[in-house]
Amino acid sequence: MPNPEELLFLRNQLCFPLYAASRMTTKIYTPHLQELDLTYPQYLVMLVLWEKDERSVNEISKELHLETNTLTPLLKRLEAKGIIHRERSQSDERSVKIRLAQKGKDLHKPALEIPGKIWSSFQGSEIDAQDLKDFQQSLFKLVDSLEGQLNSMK
Amino acid sequence: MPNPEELLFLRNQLCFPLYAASRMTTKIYTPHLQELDLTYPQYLVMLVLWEKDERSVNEISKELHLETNTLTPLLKRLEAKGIIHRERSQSDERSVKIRLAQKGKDLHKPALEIPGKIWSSFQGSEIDAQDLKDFQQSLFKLVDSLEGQLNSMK
DNA sequence: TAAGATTATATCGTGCACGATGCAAATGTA
DNA sequence: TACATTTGCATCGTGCACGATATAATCTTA
Repeated sequence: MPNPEELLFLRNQLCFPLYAASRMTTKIYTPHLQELDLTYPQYLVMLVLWEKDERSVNEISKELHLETNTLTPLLKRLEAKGIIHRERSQSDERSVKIRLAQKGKDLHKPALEIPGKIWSSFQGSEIDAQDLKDFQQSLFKLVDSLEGQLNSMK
Repeated sequence: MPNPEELLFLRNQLCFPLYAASRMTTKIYTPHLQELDLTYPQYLVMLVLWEKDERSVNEISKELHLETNTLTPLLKRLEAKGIIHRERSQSDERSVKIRLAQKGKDLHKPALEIPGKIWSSFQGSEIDAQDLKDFQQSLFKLVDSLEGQLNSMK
């Protein structure tokens, strides 16, 4: 534990490098995503749909931990680009089903190239494959823990 | 390495849990920061100023990896709340010096309580102190690596 | 089955975050 | 000293992200 007077120093925070790394990662993805005409959050939605098509807004919200008031306009922009379809469910009129349009399905193939491109940009840095794998495990554990904390807050 | 068809699955991404954890962490901080009338990015700026007062916009930008076009309106809001002062440097008229106002200095004491509050919310989760310490080290290493990649991009 | 609670989505307002651009002060160079 | 370049900050437009709130559909239950 740091000294009391160093408690609030930037280098002793966990939240700050998390925040910075997240923004910096988005920046690294951006040029690759621009070739697909996707923003980073839009890309995450596409990952969810490529994995399993035909989802409700609610399902996507739970999977990505994004509120529906964030997703609704984002999904409308994807619809405007002709990448997805949005239609009210017949069985439950409250629910809106999201479906990949052909253009959205076509984006899957070029998207498969992205992980490799990101990966290669780590070559030459001090971080190796095993580091990243362990780190990813820790991150998913952290997300689970944070989800528990957030659920117990409301 | 995952199968080619699983390459884009959410659980095989590094960027997604980073992104999710960052947003969730902000959410966990928010109620504590509301007591100080600060947003999360405003809190980061305050951390920087509490550590060392009297900084130019440029210095804060470098420290937090935030662009000046993000900081300028944020700093104006902090100024409007009477938490900081903004004034052009006499020696270099292009530079704007940021200085803590008394109200900003007064916020340091209650802010010292925040790390403990965040810490205690991790009690009961599967993550222990050493895990978090190691994880923090990895995060700072990642930030360094990402900074290198971003610098070599422009 | 009608009233009340819950659920799924949407709207609105605020605050980032960033690229593109502008501008004035400072610096470099012939 | 003239002039181009760089630097530090600011403005503008777009797209999240979220809390508060609204609305309509569905479910519960007296």
